[in-house]
Amino acid sequence: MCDSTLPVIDVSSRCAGYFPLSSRRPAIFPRSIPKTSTASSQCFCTFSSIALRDFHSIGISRHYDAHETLLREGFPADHLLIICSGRVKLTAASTEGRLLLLRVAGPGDILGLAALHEHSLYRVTSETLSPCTIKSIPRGEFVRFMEAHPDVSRITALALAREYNSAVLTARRLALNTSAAGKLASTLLDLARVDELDSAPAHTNLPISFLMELTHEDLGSMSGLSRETVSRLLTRFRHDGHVFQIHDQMTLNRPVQMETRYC
Amino acid sequence: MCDSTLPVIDVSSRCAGYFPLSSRRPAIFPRSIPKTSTASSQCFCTFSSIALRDFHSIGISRHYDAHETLLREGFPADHLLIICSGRVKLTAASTEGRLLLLRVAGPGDILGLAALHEHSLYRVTSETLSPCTIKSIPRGEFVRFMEAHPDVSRITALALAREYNSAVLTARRLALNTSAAGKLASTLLDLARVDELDSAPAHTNLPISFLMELTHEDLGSMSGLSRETVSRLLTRFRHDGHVFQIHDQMTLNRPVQMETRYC
DNA sequence: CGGCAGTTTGACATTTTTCAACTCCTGTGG
DNA sequence: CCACAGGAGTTGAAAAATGTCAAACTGCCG
Repeated sequence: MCDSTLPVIDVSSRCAGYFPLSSRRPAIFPRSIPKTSTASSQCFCTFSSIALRDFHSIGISRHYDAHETLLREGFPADHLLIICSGRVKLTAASTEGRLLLLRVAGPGDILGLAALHEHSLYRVTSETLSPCTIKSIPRGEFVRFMEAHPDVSRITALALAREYNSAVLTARRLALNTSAAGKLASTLLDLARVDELDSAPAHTNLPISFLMELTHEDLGSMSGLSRETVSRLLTRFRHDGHVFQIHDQMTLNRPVQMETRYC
Repeated sequence: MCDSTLPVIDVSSRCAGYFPLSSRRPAIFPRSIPKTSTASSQCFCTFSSIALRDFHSIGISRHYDAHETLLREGFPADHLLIICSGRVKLTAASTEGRLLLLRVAGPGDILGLAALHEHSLYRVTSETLSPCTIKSIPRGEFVRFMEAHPDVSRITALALAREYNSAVLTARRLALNTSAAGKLASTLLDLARVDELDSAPAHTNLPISFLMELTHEDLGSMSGLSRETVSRLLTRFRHDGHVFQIHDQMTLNRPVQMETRYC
């Protein structure tokens, strides 16, 4: 499915894909556009055709199994990674071994942008959650690519803006929710809504269903809670009818109530 | 000191200034460079001379008193603000009125970049801490400016990368420190080191002195703690000899010990 | 079948928040 | 010049919540 030099990004569940040989197509997948309005300029798919051809010629694509480490926090940022398919979790660690899960990245997301721009060290560790196909571009090649095509730095600025927003959301989750229930609830809602970007009309009260690929431990480090607290809260949410779960499939039955009640 | 069309950024304590009529000067203020290495490409001062002339012709500069509101969270992002002098605090609020102080911005910092790029709403509220001079650029003008000069989007990408890093640091502070002491200590260290960017050789154990412009309440919403806890902890830090304070001037006597002991 | 990772549940200890009272300082208006 | 209001900081005591420790359970995979 994914050729090693011309990887195809799986956009079945996410936007931000790029499309081979398509020049400046404004909104190929109207359904798969995030809430912000300037959708047409958000993806690599809006590169000019020349830029797109160049883009295909740089970097290499590779397959990874689940639970492999892609980047390590503290190492020099020498590569840019673009997720073609699969999910990746981004974490930051404290010296005592405590973890913070910043976000779960999916197809179309770019890893290492900020560190690459600053020519500094990776700020986060990234690890595959499921089998992934990922395109890797060495720093030098990407810098040259960016200098050759003015479009590119605009696109990367946008990608950075989105990463920034997600980091702010994480900080908000951790600071603005006083209760543990609030922190977990907003974490679940975030996860669900990221998954549903393509189909859901923003904030309805319809049940949201999504694939939960995180352990309680992961959810804990995403919400700033202990594993046990997550477990207790999930049983409570289930009891209250807010959450329904069967294996990895999690459903939030009443997202809006959940938000108003706990957050 | 600050003409209304050609504002001069006060770089006495910060980098990221731009310098009138200087074309591509690599490192005018070698002392005032942040830790990352590609200093020469980090400031507006590296614009080509043409870009710089254009930059002077757009937007207007204005003076603000302390405690004025510049941007409001949730409003459409129609302006970009560049701080010429003074300090500004950036906050996000929850529906219940709880506040999160994301960071304190200073001369050279740009406000509203992420929101402007995404053509969305401001994600934070910004409020002056001290009297400020601030240049304001309407969205349209800036977009045109950016399209005219390829340099600009690279510079803004860098500014965004730095903003992203600061947001990640905030999230780390909140999640990775288990104890309240750890949260407050890392907050103080961050504040001190941002202030000292120009002079300090990164992480020495020399005492760091800086102007504390935040109330205990502010510190609380920056660390995710209550006002009272901040007060109690500060007296404890003073008792332990870690902190010395006279009026607004705060000194961290042994930064490294402080970090290892509490964080 | 054993082992392991993930989950669940209980009891307990600790920490921080909350509430409340009080002080200090500053600016304002009579 | 004084009185007063209000913001900021301090301190104490009690309450609530979550983290920690411990033990048992589940399901999966070799």
